[in-house]
Amino acid sequence: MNTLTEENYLKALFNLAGENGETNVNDLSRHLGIKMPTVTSMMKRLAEKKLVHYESYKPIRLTEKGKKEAGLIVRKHRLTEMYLVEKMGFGWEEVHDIAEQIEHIQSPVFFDKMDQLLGFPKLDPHGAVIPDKNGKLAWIAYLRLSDCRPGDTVRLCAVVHGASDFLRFLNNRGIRLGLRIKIKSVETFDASMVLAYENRTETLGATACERLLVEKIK
Amino acid sequence: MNTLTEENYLKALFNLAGENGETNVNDLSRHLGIKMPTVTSMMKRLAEKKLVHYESYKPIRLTEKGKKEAGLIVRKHRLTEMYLVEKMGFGWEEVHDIAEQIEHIQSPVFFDKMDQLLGFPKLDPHGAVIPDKNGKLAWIAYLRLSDCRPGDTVRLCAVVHGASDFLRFLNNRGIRLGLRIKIKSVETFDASMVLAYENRTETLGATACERLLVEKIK
DNA sequence: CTACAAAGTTAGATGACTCTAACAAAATAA
DNA sequence: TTATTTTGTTAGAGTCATCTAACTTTGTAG
Repeated sequence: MNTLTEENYLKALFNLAGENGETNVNDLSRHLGIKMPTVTSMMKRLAEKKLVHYESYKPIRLTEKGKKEAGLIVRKHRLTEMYLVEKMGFGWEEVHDIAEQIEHIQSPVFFDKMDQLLGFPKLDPHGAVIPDKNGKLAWIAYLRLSDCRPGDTVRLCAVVHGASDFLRFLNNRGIRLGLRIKIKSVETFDASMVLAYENRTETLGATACERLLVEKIK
Repeated sequence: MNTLTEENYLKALFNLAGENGETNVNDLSRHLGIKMPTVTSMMKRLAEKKLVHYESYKPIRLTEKGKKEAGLIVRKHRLTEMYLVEKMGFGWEEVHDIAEQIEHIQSPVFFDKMDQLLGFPKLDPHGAVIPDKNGKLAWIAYLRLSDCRPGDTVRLCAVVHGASDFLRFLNNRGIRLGLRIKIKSVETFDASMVLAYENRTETLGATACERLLVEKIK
């Protein structure tokens, strides 16, 4: 079994891995708020345990084993977020920090029960895919709202980096998953977008638009 | 804030404290499965933090501060057990180990929500009192079944040391909280009791009878 | 009252996880 | 291609939580 700390490194590796599945010490260090030398030594430990491929000065990749274990932690995290929202009445902006702790609970029956009570959900409250019981993550290729054009009509499917301040920002503007949004215009100088939805019009900055994942409605 | 380990020591001190509120290094050591020297050094740490009264070779007592913090952990444990049984459908024999982990979650809103969804319960699924939001535990003076006599009729109110094997033993005999039990007879040689309840008759050994807390029905 | 047993403490070591300071390699810019 | 910046590693130290071995204090049984 892995320590709580090792689990956090695994999850970070899982979340930071881009398309090529690679990360580096520096990103890991900043993402975890842990100094680089500490990360280096942990990478050696995880390599010993066959959880990562690691060679000095090279990019880091999870092994299949590591990917599975990380995926299962992410599964527990997202299942928990879903449970907190659906069964306990929390808002989507409140659940991250709680799930961050509950994801480390060692009890298969506990998470199986959540899964069952939720009806085996595929997505968490932020639209992220919940890995399956083997830790496998099904990828869905959404568009970023910032990549759409004036005139497009889209449906909001997910938010990336669901930090609570961003989610409260969305709450304040009545923006939630499933919302149908029409792009009225895009400012050329700062890429902010004027959006129409539910009889209202709002302007969103580029940063916000990059974090909203959508699909086009024909 | 206290570490996870410190929390476990506090809880052990809380649970082991008898009427006089005292414990000793040896009991703590055995209860936690940790060697005595380790316990001694932790007592020094907790004393530094004003959580226990500790002097070499003397019995150990929680301070008021320690008692409060310990009570709040026990509160989280028992609320969780209640939630797992009432809202998630677990059996009373399944919940201890899960609650043992969830009790360390740092999130007041999470436990407040449980409390509210449960309707502010006073007792956990094993009949133990849930400490209030100040960590204060209301004592209820039950009788042990083993202290009753043939002819007495009692109601089962709580079980002590609710280990899962004991609880499964009770499940197998249809024994649960609230059950009305009549004592038919007591064997003199081993103190086992013949009990009648719900149209059945069962013989329970002395160990089991000591762990069943009851109140007399006139 | 002595001797033995039980309980408790001290000393010293280990592993996990973290840090800072100093050095080395790789990437980038001039 | 050399100099500079960024990234990464080594070395050494500290804290937390644990252990074993050796010693001390307290309690108890003859």
